[in-house]
Amino acid sequence: MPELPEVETVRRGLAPVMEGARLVEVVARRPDLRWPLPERFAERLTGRRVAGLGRRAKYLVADIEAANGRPAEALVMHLGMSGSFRIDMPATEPHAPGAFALPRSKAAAHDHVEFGFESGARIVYNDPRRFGAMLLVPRNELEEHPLFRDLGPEPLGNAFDAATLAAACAGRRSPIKAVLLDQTVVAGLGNIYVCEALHRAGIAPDRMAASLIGAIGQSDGGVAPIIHPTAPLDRLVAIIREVLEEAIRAGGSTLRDHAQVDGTLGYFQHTFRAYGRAGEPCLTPGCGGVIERLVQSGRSTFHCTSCQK
DNA sequence: CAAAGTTCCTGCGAGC
DNA sequence: TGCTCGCAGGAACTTT
Repeated sequence: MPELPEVETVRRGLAPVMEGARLVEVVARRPDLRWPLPERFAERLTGRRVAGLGRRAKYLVADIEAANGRPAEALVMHLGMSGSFRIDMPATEPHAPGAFALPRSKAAAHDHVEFGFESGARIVYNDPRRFGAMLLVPRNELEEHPLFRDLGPEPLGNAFDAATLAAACAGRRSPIKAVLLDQTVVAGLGNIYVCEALHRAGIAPDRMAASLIGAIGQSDGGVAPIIHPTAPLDRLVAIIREVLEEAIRAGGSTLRDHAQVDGTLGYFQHTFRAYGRAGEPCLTPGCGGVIERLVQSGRSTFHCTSCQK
């Protein structure tokens, strides 16, 4: 489930439970996900308060308040391919202060980590394939952490624009799809939304990225670039934003058995025009083509050869 | 069989 | 010609 819109949807679902809440029990049912869990993971979190829950690229970042002189830490969480969170609310009244006999939720298969809060709410991380990860990083070192250091701009932020994308495409020998999937170019896109954005933009996924730069704008004597509003990369940037915003509004995409934190389904997958639609008619008005599947760098690409050039 | 993600390794091409 | 260096593509991780 997890590209930027799904992670953002999860963040919005978890935030009301986590923000300002104190952890009273942390259960790690196995020592590792993709990587080993941090040393003394449960001990370092138990008793601490979560100040806020943010997102960077496809990472959730929970701010853990300092306690007992320990430095403030960031609990970094990644959902990998199959990770999901669910919230188990207490069936009964919140227990009295000091009474820590929390009703532990019934652990389902692949429930690997569980966070219990003072309120009685419990947040459970489930991840069959275990490509997800949890890390504890000193808050002031987060930006320099290897996982964050090289991340490109947020696609919904101001730092991502046609000029930035053009710079990334320049001198590259790879197709535009590979560039958009590169998290150091723009952080948060994945296979689904790249396919969708390129389809909407009418750009072939296997087109060389560098070939899109030409029409970006001419230099006005080398002083400042003039960006044509209709230039392909300008349009692509606008469409990427549009697709991501639509998807977030729809609660993300629910593939396979995945659901949002409250168990409801995301609806964006019903809006897919390319992803997963091989053999079905292209939905671009007046196109009449058929969506085809091709493999790029070992990953499926869905596209229409009629309207994507 | 194929799967939403990322890291690591190999192999190739460019350039010195 | 030969050897680096860096990039680009593929394998690998795992379970359903």
